[in-house]
Amino acid sequence: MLNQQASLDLMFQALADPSRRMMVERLSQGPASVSELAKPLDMSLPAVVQHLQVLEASGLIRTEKVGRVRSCTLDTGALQRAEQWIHERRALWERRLDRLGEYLALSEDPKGHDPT
Amino acid sequence: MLNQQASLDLMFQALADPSRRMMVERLSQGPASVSELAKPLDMSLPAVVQHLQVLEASGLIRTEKVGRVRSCTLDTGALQRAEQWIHERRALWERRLDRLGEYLALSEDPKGHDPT
DNA sequence: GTGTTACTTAAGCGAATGCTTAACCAACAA
DNA sequence: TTGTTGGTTAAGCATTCGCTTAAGTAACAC
Repeated sequence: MLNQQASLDLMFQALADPSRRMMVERLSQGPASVSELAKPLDMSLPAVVQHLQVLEASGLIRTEKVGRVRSCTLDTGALQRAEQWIHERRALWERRLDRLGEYLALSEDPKGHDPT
Repeated sequence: MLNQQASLDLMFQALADPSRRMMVERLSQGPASVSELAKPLDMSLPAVVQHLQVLEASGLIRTEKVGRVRSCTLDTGALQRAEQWIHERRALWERRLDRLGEYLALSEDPKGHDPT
């Protein structure tokens, strides 16, 4: 298993490309085949497959081949980990701003010392 | 102003590097100077500055130079937009799974037709 | 069988990334 | 004024990325 850091690397990297995000958007509405995913994109099929490999390596999607079509589905567990990472940093920062606001509100010194 | 797509590109791209995420983690606890951010990282100062440029271009941080030190702070608005994008896709997918579950539960045919 | 469809594999190429070192500059300190 | 600190700029370089075309292969349709 990959460590947490490397796994976030792959996920954010995967989400950094607009074509790949478009695939994720499509997959958020339900499973799709490779050529369905390729249809709205202006690039060759091998290029699409390469994007899919990036998404799969990142854990954001899973794929399964049935007959000659490969079916792709979103893995929301991975999405959730990425969302969680961002959320935690944001929460930390906002809690800090809250503390700062409280301090300033309670402070008797109108000029305020920076409590950081 | 950048369009939504390009802006997400830059944000996710910025978050895809572990050194940059480390800087964001540090900044989530309060503002810091360039050399404070550089201290835990095993690379030259110019390299750190280049990472900061990526973060600033993505909108994730803002910086201001006072005297000879540059102070960096997190911009949670940008973080929130990235979090929101992920959250929406995930929510869509999970709502779909719920509908599917309901359908299967209500179905009179024990084998179930796939309603997708 | 003979197609046609749905990918897959391989090789190559230009551009972008993540670093480096060397040299520079501007603020403050003695 | 002479250093030292905190960054900045510029150039170069190896690697990775996003694409291409060309040539497979394996499943299904007739």
